[in-house]
Amino acid sequence: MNDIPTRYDPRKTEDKWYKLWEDENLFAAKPNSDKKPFCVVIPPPNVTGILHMGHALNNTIQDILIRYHRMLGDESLWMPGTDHAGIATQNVVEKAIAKEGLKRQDLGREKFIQRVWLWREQYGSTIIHQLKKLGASCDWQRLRFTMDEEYSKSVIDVFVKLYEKGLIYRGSYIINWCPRCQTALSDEEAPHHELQSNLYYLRYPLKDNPQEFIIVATTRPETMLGDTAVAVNPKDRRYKHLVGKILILPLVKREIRIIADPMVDMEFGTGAVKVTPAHDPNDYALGKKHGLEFVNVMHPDGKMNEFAGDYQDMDRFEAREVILEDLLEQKLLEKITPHTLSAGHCYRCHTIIEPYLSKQWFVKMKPLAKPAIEAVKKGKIKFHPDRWTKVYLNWMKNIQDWCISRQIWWGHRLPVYYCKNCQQSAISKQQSAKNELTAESRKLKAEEGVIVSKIKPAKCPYCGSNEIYQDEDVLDTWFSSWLWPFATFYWPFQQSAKNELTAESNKLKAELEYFYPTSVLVTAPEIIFFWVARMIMSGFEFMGKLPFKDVYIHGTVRDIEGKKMSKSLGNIIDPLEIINKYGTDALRFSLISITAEGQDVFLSKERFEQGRNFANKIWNASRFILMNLESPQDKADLCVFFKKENLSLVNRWILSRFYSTLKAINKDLDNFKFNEAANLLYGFFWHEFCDWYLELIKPEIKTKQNQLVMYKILEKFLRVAHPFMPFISEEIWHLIRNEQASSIMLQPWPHIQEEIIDKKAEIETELLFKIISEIRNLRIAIEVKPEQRVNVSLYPHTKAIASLLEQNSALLINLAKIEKLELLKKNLRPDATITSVAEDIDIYLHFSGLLDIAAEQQKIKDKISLLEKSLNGKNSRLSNKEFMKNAPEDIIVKEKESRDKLIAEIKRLEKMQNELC
RNA sequence: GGGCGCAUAGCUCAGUUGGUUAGAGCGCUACAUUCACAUUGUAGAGGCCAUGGGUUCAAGUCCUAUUGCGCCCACCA
Repeated sequence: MNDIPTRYDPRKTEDKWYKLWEDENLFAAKPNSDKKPFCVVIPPPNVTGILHMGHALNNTIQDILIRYHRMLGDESLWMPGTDHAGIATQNVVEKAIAKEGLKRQDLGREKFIQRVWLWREQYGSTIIHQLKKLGASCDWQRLRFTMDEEYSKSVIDVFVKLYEKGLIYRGSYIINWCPRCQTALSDEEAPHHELQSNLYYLRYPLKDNPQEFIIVATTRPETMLGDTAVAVNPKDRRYKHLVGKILILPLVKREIRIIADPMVDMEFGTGAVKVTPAHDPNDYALGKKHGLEFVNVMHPDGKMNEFAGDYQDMDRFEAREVILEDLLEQKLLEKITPHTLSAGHCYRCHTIIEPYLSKQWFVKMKPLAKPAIEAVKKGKIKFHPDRWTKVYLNWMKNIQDWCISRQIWWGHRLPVYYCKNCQQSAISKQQSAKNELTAESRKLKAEEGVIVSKIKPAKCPYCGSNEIYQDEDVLDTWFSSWLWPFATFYWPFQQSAKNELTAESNKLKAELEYFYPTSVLVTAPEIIFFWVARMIMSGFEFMGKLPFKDVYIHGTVRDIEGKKMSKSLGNIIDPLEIINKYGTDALRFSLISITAEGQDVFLSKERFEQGRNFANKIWNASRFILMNLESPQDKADLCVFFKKENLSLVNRWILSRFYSTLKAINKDLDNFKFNEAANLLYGFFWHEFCDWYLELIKPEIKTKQNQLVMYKILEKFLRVAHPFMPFISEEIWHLIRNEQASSIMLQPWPHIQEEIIDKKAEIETELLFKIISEIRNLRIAIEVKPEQRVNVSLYPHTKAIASLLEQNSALLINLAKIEKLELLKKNLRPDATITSVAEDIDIYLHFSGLLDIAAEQQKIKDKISLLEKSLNGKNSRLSNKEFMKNAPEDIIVKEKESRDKLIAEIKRLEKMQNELC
């Protein structure tokens, strides 16, 4: 045993065991008719990702669930993978080639994409290795990537299906445009943040009378170059006489009209609003309604374009400054007032979004949302904690169409083709229709030679031309992620020419049918709209079924000041650094033990010491047991060797405590209360098993019974600890098994042995603990040295307790360091003793020398007054007629019992006090 | 503008359907190092459960208002 060091070193165990698990393929799952499936849906991390604490928390929770269910005997599948993360990955690779002085345009689309794949080959598995470091027991042979050939087929198939169903359309709308990434973004990808800005009041002169102005307020003066009207509320008396008049737009000198629309808020600004239909969603609506001109004054990169006149090629914010200066010079700037506004920001690069008029592809969401709302309303899908249900439903009810086209290169290219010939004839027909939308031109406009097809068609189906080219855009990354629960099973399956599934496809389909719907999705709140809601919608649309039954939303990992961890703030705690310093088990345990359901997690590096210390405690307790273990005990069965009634009190106690704890842990794990389960495990092992049990049995550790029980508890504890701390549990598991044992992860989860739960033994043992603690207190009071033994007399007030003490005197002698223990037959205080009380037992500690009587009396007095306070409460309750009438019977009984106990204890203390005099 | 969360020990937080004297970890104090473990043990100090009002026999827990902090959503020029 000397070869086991006193310090647990995770570095010597963790990689070793992970490799073994992987080599032996222990994480694999396949359909098994004897078992019930359990499947978690992992949020596939970005291929550009590096492990942060959010991942660590998220994946630890999932791994606990998976390992727990695997041990419960469920066929447990964790399908791992990565997400191609269109914009993020493209940005990373663009940065990389920028170091070579290259832009993606220099390389061209094909070569650039080759570079991305190359990059992915080199760096894309970083996050996978890191997940392995974390102990994630994913079925790695199933590793998927959203750009895999098979997966891409699903994505394209879905696009075509939705288009054919009329749920995908193309149109010109104001969308969120990131001038830096130069692509459209969905609403979810453009979160709003508050900005300290100004409200600028501009004077627009009337054409008829240039001395007269209408004053408009705007936060974005640079867009005035694209103004095509000024709007006022029709009820606004201030402006009634001006409606219909012509204004001269300053700087550009364009003639624009004053229009009236109820949308205008009379209270805001001056009550007159400049209308820029091509640069603002509200103005766009006004423009449509009033048939205004749409003047786009910006290039896609945020610089002003040819319609901006003198300001062409200036950046939008630079143009703002210059325009303001020019207006000021022309005395057309009335005033500037401070104003907070909230503006959309690109979720990838944080650039301020430009509302931009452009032609994009959209998914109609309302029809998709319907079943997804129903399922959650009916409780078929449950959110944990429940409050997210409301957030989800609220968003779903107000869902907007989803802009899915992105003007980047890395991603699934739209399965959309255009026929040049048809497009041209559409244009000419439109022109001939002179902007009047006839029925025919409207139809042509819809078609415009658009062909949506899984593969590139050889000829145009409308006109037979072969001049066909593919849309340049790619799909939103989330348009592939939302298919994850079933696209990872290679849905839709390959069919033969006769529309029959091939043998291979049948096998795959059987897998999907076995594992789908999956069990749990574990994710962070910010992903609800991006991914969770959309997966629910796609599940119903394409599988006809919900994708998962439970959604567990964990909190956000923050630093100790409550700030989100981010690179820019420099407050990141790197999980890998923690793993190197303290070990994976320590990281996992610490994280879990502070993650209350759905609450944010506040972290500091020191938190991980708790996990490390716990691992070390487990290590040393196991060492101790191994040192004292006579022979392997694993074959022995408790029930065969000992009947319950033949077990000693402490053994009955610890077994009972183990199963009581296990019962609570099971309940917590089933209810997503991981922190409570972890803390129960911690408290049981450290304080009950180590602090009390092992100390209690030390003197008689070699008895057959003690050998067996301590072994059994350790062995079962390790199994329960395994989902939380997979590595150390595996390591010790192999140390305590002499044979070539199989992995602990394949062991069954201990089942509750109800008959072993023994509340009476728990109460009795805890009474003994109380006596020991009281004696220890007395020893400290008279400053007895720790190693010195003392004489103690006990007076039990009942026969039952007398026999309990008699039978367990050895324990008291041992842990309270007693020389001579005497059980008094009479209720008389022996001479030269100080006293204490533990429920029905009077405790006397003999001493030689002088006693500080005053101090003793004070101590007793304090105790009495504490007890009296609580007694008063009880008396007033019990004398309250309303309480007696309304409180349930068991509460009243309990109250009475504890009142009687208090009275007895106080009496005894008072007697002692008198005897002291 | 709408919605959500949080406020309990010096710090970070637990606290199930209301029911004995409100818990843990860290930190702090005292003592202990031939002892499986000082990454330890024993003992201890430390709480008007944010504030006001209400419901109830009984409130940290339920309702309501207020204050402070944090977050989410929204077409507030």
